[in-house]
Amino acid sequence: MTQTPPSPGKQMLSEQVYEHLRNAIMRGDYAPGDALKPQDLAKEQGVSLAIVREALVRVVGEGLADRLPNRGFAVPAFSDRRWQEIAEARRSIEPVVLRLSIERGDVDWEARVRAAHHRLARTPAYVPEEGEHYSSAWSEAHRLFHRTLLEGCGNPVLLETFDRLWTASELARRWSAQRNPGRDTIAEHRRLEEAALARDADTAAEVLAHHLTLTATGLTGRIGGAPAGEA
Amino acid sequence: MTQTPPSPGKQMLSEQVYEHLRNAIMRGDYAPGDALKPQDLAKEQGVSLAIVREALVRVVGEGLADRLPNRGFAVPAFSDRRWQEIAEARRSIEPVVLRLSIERGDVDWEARVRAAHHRLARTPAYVPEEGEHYSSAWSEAHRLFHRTLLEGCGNPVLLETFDRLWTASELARRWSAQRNPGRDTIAEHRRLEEAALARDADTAAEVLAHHLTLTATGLTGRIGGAPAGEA
DNA sequence: ATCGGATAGATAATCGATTATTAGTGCTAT
DNA sequence: ATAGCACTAATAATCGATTATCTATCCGAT
Repeated sequence: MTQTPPSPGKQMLSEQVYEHLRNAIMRGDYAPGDALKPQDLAKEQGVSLAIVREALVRVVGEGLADRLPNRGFAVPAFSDRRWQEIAEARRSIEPVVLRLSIERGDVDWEARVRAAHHRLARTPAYVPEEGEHYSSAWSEAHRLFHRTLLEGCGNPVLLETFDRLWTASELARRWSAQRNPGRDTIAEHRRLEEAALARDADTAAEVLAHHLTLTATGLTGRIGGAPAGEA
Repeated sequence: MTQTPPSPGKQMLSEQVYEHLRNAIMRGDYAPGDALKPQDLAKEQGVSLAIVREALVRVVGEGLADRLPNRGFAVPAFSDRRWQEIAEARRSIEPVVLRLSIERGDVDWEARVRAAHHRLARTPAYVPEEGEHYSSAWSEAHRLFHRTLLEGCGNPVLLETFDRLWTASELARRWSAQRNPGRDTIAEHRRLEEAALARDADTAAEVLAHHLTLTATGLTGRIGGAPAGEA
């Protein structure tokens, strides 16, 4: 019985192109404000316009690109204001979900949290090859740790909300990326894990809110091309 | 000097088709599970497949349709469980946003809340023409009231989150909603308005949470009563 | 009679080409 | 010189047709 071989080679084209585009934007291959020209992309990927267009529309739906009617698609230029808004949204929402998660998570969830934290702690945040940005392995481990923490809530709608915010957050960070030198991210994550597994919802929610506040305030200055004349 | 005539006739085709499709699904023109066949839609709308496809992809992104690879698109069949999940997500998120809104809303916001409530209170919830469903005018007024309440927060990211949840919620309700006869929605909305304008965040948040709980469970009274059938 | 494979029809996915808009460029008239 | 208008090159939006995949039906072997 040969079922679902993990070969990625046999998938819808539009899906592949979509994923490629998504990764490219998240990876920072295009600068904020850059035009995403369907024709160029089609040629690069060796597919037709319709496919690229479909992928672009999906990407726009995820907030990873802007659409300017009759003027094509472009990588969004996040202003500092926008970054703060995303961060505030996360600060508002994630602690609430974490409380639910702590209240409901079962033993399997506990195990997954431990595993995710272990992986995160063991993954180097920076590697020489990837310049000054977080390594992609660490980014993924980081995402999975935070997501796993929330997964105990058992509510896919809330988790999808988290996913959207995370994506927006990561893209904004990619382009602002000055590191926050004095910060001890490792300790923050450890405290988060401990509080969650101790079922101490108050502490966990507070630590998470604090964690997100640090993340937000550490990133200042303009990101994209937009005028950021904000307070 | 003819400037921006409100003629909707001069827009991108894909946008028109997208809106039409969105409205049709929300209005309940298609039953849950119904296939959304690109060819049929294209013929109906008098446009090409690419356009319909683009619109469908957007609709899928909004959660208003499912995509089954190589098997086309379909109206999602919301289970009762799914409905509960959406309701819980709203219960978790909206009160937090409401608190922010009450904390920050200015006089203009207060005025808009009053206006929205007035319009809602004066719009009949049912009209004979639209069967047993809420009238479309009331639905829109209802949405605007709830949204306006939250708009004081001034955070577009949070508001967009609300929009997504509201859309999902409305669609799910369209198909799962047993009406709730004994319920006094009007009073609930009035209490919500009053608490918000009195800047009583605790009460407002509680009333909103209760409001959403009633919507979800179909319970007709009883604030502290048993939470939904979930364990 | 039933299970399985072959076949035909329907529909999804993709492509290549056409039309419509936009952004430049240069020319002309003040 | 410069504002404004044609003209052109680039590219976005749309279309009509082609290819790939699924679904259902029919037929033959057990």
